Amino acid sequence: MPDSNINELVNRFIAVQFSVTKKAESFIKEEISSDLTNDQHYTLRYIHNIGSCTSSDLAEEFEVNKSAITAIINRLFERGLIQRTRDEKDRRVVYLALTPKGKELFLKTEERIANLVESFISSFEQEEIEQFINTYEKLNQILIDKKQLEE
Amino acid sequence: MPDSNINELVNRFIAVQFSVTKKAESFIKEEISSDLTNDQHYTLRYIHNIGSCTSSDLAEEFEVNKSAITAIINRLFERGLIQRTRDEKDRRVVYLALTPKGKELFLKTEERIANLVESFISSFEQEEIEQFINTYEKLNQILIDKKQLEE
DNA sequence: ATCGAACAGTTCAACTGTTGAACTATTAAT
DNA sequence: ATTAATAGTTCAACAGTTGAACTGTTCGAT
Repeated sequence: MPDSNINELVNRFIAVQFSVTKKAESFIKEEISSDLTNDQHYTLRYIHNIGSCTSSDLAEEFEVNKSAITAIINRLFERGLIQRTRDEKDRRVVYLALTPKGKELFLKTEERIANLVESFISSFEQEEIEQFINTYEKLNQILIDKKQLEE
Repeated sequence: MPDSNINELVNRFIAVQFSVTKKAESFIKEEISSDLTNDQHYTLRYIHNIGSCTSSDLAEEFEVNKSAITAIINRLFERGLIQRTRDEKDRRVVYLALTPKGKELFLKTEERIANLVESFISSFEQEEIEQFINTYEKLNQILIDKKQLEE
C-alpha cells in the first residue's frame, strides 16, 4: 500500500471506529439501562452463548483481571441472574451459568439490541454489508493472531 | 434484504463489533496506560483536533453528563495537560485547550496508536480497506442521523 | 508420600468514570 | 426587574478496573 494514503486511512479508521463505538454503546445503554449495564449484558451474553464457563474464561475473553469478573458476577449473582456450581472433580473451579431468570432477562435485552442493529444495517445493500462484515471478521482474526503472538 | 439472512448478519455484526472493540481498546491501553487512560487520551484527542472547546461540547461528543467531563478535565488539569480560559464576553463559558505539555504527551501517545492501527490495516489490500472504511463511515452517518431524530 | 509450586477464585483498597440532583454564577427573555 | 435558562461545578453513590494479598485446591518432583 502506498505511504501517501495510509496515514489518511489510519486517521479515518481511528475516527470512525471511535465514533461508531461511542454511539453504539450509547444506543444500547438507552435500550437496556433500566435492566442491566452494558457490561452486565455482555457478561450474560458470553455465558449464555457458551452455556457454562468459569471466571477465568470471562477474564480472558474480556481481557481484564479475574477480580474484575468477580465483582461483576457478584452483582449478577445477588440479583439471581447467575448460578455458581463448584466442580466436584477440581474443587478450585466454579462454573457460571444463567438461571432461568437470567436467561429470560438476557433474551429480552438481546432482542432489543438485535432490533436496533437490524434497523441500522438494513439500510445497506446486502452485498455491501456482507463485504463489510467479512472484512471486519478478517480484522478481528488479525487482532486475535497478534494477541496470541504476545503470549 | 431477505429475512433468511438478516438475523445471521445481525448476529455476526454484534459479535465482531464487540470483539474488535474489546481487543482494540486493550491494545491501546497496553500502548499508552503508563501515560494516560484511554478515555483521557480520547479527551485530549478531541480537544487537540478541534483546537479549543467547552465541557458541554465534550459531553455532547462523548454522550455523557457534563459532570463526567468535569471529573476527567479536573484530572488532566491537575497534571498540567489542559488549560481553562474563561470567556470574557460570556463568563459562564470555560474554554479548554491543551497546554504545550498536554500537546506533547498527546502527540506521543497518538503516534503509538497510529502505528498500531497501521500495523493492522496494512495487512489488507488497499481497495478492501478503503471499501471497508467507506461503509463504516456510512454506518456512522446513519447513527448520527438516528441520534438527531431522537432530539 | 510429601511439600513446594502452580492454579482458581475471592477480598480489599485505591482508582477512573459515570449519573443525577443540588448548587453557583451568569446571561437571556418578557 | 424578575424570572428562565444556561455553563459549569460539587457531591454522594455506584459500576468497573487494577494489583496485591489471601484461601483453598491440585500438581509435580523428589
